Amino acid sequence: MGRSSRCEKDGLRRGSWTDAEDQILLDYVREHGEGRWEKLSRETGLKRCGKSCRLRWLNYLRPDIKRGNITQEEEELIIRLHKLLGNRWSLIAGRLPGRTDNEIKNYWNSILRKKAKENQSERSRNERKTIEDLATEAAKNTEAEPDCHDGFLPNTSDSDMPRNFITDLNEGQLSISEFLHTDFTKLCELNTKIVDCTNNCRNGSLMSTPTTEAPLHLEELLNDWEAYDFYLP
DNA sequence: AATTCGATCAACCGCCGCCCG
DNA sequence: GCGGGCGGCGGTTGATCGAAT
Repeated sequence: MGRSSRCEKDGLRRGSWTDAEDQILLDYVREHGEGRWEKLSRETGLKRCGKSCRLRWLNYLRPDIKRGNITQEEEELIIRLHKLLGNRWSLIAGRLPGRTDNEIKNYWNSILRKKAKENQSERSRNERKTIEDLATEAAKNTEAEPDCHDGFLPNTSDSDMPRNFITDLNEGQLSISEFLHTDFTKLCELNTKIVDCTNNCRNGSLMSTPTTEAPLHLEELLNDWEAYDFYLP
């Protein structure tokens, strides 16, 4: 790694951690707890910058950490959460006990991104086929008017393809920040109101006047993720 | 057996926000 | 209100390892 850094300038070590360094870090955290990484670095004599200590602890030494063997269930959850949250790895990791943001980020970049791409092209093929089928159908039925309110997309019915998103603009609904901090492992305990803003949120902006409101079970939501499009600011 | 190549993952970087003096 | 220090985050790099040639 050819880049120079503040740590390097201060004469601190970089690169792989040794067993002895790990032990020093472990001992200190056991005694003093997590946090205050710069102080840890100074007091233990570890020639590592605070950030490096924090990273080593969080991604490797933490006792509750799971390493490797990401299960099918975890993988599906990562995909769904990524669809909702984007590259907010720490939030995604927060939903997967024992997994770190770094591990999930690496897993996504090396494995899931490819899968997602493949799925995307598969979906594109299917969508293209559907459009062609619809066009053929429309050509057959010259009486039928195309149902395009704004000339942008066909207006599908709510039951066919609800376009929902979560808003915190209305009292009593789950806020985005609350939702992001929800414990997804306990979904069955939660109910929230999903605001249906059919056809009004294509540009990704929040709506203050939802067209309808319907309580929706979060578990149902995540299990049937493909049915929903979420737009977050 | 030697070399190349791609996948994986630990570690680093810069940026940003928060806190405190 | 301001500035510095610190911690957290996402993006990126580079070492390593195994499979393919």
